[in-house]
Amino acid sequence: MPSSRDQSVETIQRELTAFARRARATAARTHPQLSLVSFTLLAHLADQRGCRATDLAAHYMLDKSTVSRQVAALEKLGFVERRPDPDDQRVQVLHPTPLGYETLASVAASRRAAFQERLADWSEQDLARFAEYLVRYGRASTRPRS
Amino acid sequence: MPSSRDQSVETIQRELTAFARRARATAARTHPQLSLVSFTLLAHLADQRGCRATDLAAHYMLDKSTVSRQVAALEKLGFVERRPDPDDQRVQVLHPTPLGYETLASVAASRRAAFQERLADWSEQDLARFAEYLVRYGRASTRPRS
DNA sequence: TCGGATGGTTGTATAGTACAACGTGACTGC
DNA sequence: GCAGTCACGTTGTACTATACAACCATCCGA
Repeated sequence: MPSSRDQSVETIQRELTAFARRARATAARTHPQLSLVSFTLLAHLADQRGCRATDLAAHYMLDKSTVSRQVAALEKLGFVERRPDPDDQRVQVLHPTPLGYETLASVAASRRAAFQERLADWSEQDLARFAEYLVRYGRASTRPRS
Repeated sequence: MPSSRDQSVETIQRELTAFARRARATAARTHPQLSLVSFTLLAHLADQRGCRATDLAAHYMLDKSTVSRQVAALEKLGFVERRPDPDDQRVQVLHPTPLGYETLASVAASRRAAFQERLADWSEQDLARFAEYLVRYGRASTRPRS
């Protein structure tokens, strides 16, 4: 017999996967310039004030070749630039360009607006709790398993 | 100045998109036989005790061509069968085969186990609330916008 | 009965991804 | 200081999921 705990887990699983299914499509549709992946990588660069391709790959569990191509695309669009690392000639430190920061801000704003609309009728407390649960879940699923 | 409300929305957005990024990859890795999309479609068929391709497309916001191909793949693997609709010759009602039900159950179980592991140290109440929030969010993002 | 709507398939193009092979540079033990 | 190994990144190749458009077959309402 499924416990209520099992049922909650089942629901969480179903809803999160459903979200995953939709996310890419809607992102692609609303922001043809900056796909979900590109957006995320660029946002990470902005957040970290620059980092290496390898760091991106590790953080997002992507193959380095994938990151290499995504970064190349972002560079072609003028959203990131590569700076040599003085300490290690192999390394290119990636930074958003001013245009990159601009575009990021604009996409983030409109994306935020879409979320705001969906979350418009939530109480502040519910929002805070939902956010907290998601962070907690995210930590659990990125943390290296023992 | 960002309100605490804004910050919660920001966090929810970030975490949900991060989840979306990982979901497909891990699904593909752990269950090469049944991708995230195939799994979801098959699960829907099981849930509904059969439905039409068009219904799947509408429900998951996928193009009918995408569904057509996914279903063809599932059929090739022996997981679904098509039954003619006596009332409408255009329609093929899709049903999981016994093998489909079996595979679905096994993949669902192992997927559930992975979630269980991540959610192991959550209280029952937190799980219930998290599930409720996700359902609420899901309704908001699939509901046709006014 | 004809014209539009509906269900489905197929052709074509694209994005995102992985894996493998490679080149170059850095580090380590001897 | 040199050989072997490791780390960083690129490129070749292949595959999956996806959309859009063109199409065929069927259904239905005026």
